[in-house]
Amino acid sequence: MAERPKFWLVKTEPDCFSIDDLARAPRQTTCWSGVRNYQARNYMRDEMKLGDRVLFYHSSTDPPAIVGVATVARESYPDHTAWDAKDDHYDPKSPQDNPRWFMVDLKFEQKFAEPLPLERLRGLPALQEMELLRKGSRLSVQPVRAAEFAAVLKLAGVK
DNA sequence: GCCAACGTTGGC
DNA sequence: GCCAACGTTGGC
Repeated sequence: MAERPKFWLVKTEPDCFSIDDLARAPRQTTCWSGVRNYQARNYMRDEMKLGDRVLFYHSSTDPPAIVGVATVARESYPDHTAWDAKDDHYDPKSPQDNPRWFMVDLKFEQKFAEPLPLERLRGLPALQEMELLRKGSRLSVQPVRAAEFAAVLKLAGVK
């Protein structure tokens, strides 16, 4: 039996969907739609389970930073945005009877008092192997080790 | 805006 | 199945 909960990190561009958007959403929950990368999909489809905790990261902003925590509120189901021809993430190769893309629901847990910029995370011994900090890392849904998750929360001054 | 790193596509 | 070309991501 794999240990639970597992820990994750998701990236989002705050101009598109920020942690404040999540906090304001109905039931403070959103579907994590639009992921179109197979490895990220596999994590969502196969490994993210109810109650897993998720670091919330803002990319393509100044500074890029981990800004809070969410939790998995619903396990994987088909990403319906792949079926909407008007959606930016429409994928004609994802038929309704054999969906290619999946998503989970994420629920707001907390926003850090201060964002933790990438620059502050780099060089921390506990985070030396963290996927987020690897050069060239682009994975938008990635696993986080328990010790890494704990180190990030400690740095943020929260539990 | 640049560009390195990475993923995907498609000709062969 | 190889790999060049292309598109995307995302820090800087």
